[in-house]
Amino acid sequence: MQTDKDVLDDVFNKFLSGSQIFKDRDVLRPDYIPSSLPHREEQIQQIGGILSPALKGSRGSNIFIYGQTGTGKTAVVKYILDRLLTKGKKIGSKLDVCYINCRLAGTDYRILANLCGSIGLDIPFTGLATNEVLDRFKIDLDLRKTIIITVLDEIDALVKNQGDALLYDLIRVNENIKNSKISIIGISNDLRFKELLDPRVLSSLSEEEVIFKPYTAPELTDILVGRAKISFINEALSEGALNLAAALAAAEHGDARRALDLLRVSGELAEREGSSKIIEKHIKDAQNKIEHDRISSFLRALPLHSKIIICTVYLIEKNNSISPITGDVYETYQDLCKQLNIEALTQRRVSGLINELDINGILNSKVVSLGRYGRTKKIRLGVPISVIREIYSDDPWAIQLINYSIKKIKD
DNA sequence: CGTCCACAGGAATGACGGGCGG
DNA sequence: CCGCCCGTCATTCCTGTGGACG
Repeated sequence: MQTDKDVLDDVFNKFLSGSQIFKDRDVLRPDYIPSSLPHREEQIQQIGGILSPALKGSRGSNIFIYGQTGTGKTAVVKYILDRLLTKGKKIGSKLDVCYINCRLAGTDYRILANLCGSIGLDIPFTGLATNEVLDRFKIDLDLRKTIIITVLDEIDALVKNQGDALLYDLIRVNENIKNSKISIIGISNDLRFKELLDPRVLSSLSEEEVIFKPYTAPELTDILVGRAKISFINEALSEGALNLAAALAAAEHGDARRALDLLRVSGELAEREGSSKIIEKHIKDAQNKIEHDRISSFLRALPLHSKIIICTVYLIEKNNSISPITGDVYETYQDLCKQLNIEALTQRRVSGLINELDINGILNSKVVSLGRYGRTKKIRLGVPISVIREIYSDDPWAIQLINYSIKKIKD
């Protein structure tokens, strides 16, 4: 419904921003929660139904939600919690919600601290025993006489790093307190993670399961059309560009977040060019830019020794055009550390760092057996050499390393 | 067909910066 | 202020192992 006010608003905004592309670019940001979520009606109904007992003061079942990245899990859950809170406030039922991203929180302790925060209990960011935090949480929760719905997003990251002890504790909170209840929603994009769970935790956590299937290309198109309408000035997005964005994201396991990112970034690119229309080329450029930015910020944020290891692999590949094995890398790494006057880490630690970089796709490492010549890892750069060079070209120590010529490694 | 290389990667332990309650 | 416990990063010590060589 386009009222006079909206039209006028558009005019103002266009004037203020001077943009020929955007009306409201925030609509395309990943944390934006739209007022409607197309093609997810089924899941919304299902989850809403499971949670609604909270409105009447009884606990809904725990839910396990599974789906790949960008299938709308987080958006749907946040949307429902939002509505639930509003409704709860309206009819005066006591209820709290708490959303935690386990990967960002990182440890049992920080997740608990977050939980405490959501019921207004301040916890220092370090210093207490984890069990102490849990106890305080239970006591305060009980006093509060409420239903707390806790969302543990990326719960697989928690279990992989910390094990399922915390989940076990949380599930059992209900047994220890009288006046409040907790219900847990676990969100994962890795289905295999269920194998890592204690059977008791698993059965309790997945009292209900909801699956989010990847969006198909037409569904993505639909979503993009809806968002583009709010976000872009009329006609700013060409149909070809829209279809391309949907197609690229569909190829990437139906990732809606990726699709929206493509639109936002391509819009910014078009704007920067002074163009008033987003065409296919902008989408393609956006695709490259997103990938490049991801790698770039990751590489810059790395701890020093990881950076040195990357430079090591870079230098070996560049000078000898071979894939080094752990021994080669470690030898050269020590050499570079000496250059920088830095104490080298042990081989064990370097091996661990290489594995971390492998997981993040910066390096590719593969365990191979060279028979008589041992069992080791072949290591390659996972990103183009030029990217490494470019990204580290404003890091003084890296320049020193990159210009330092290492001694040849025998083939 | 057994040996033995060159590591992989698990487990235990330590150093460190930090906050707690008393 | 002390003694304690935390998470994080690193070291030390260790056992395990695929397959070419002899």
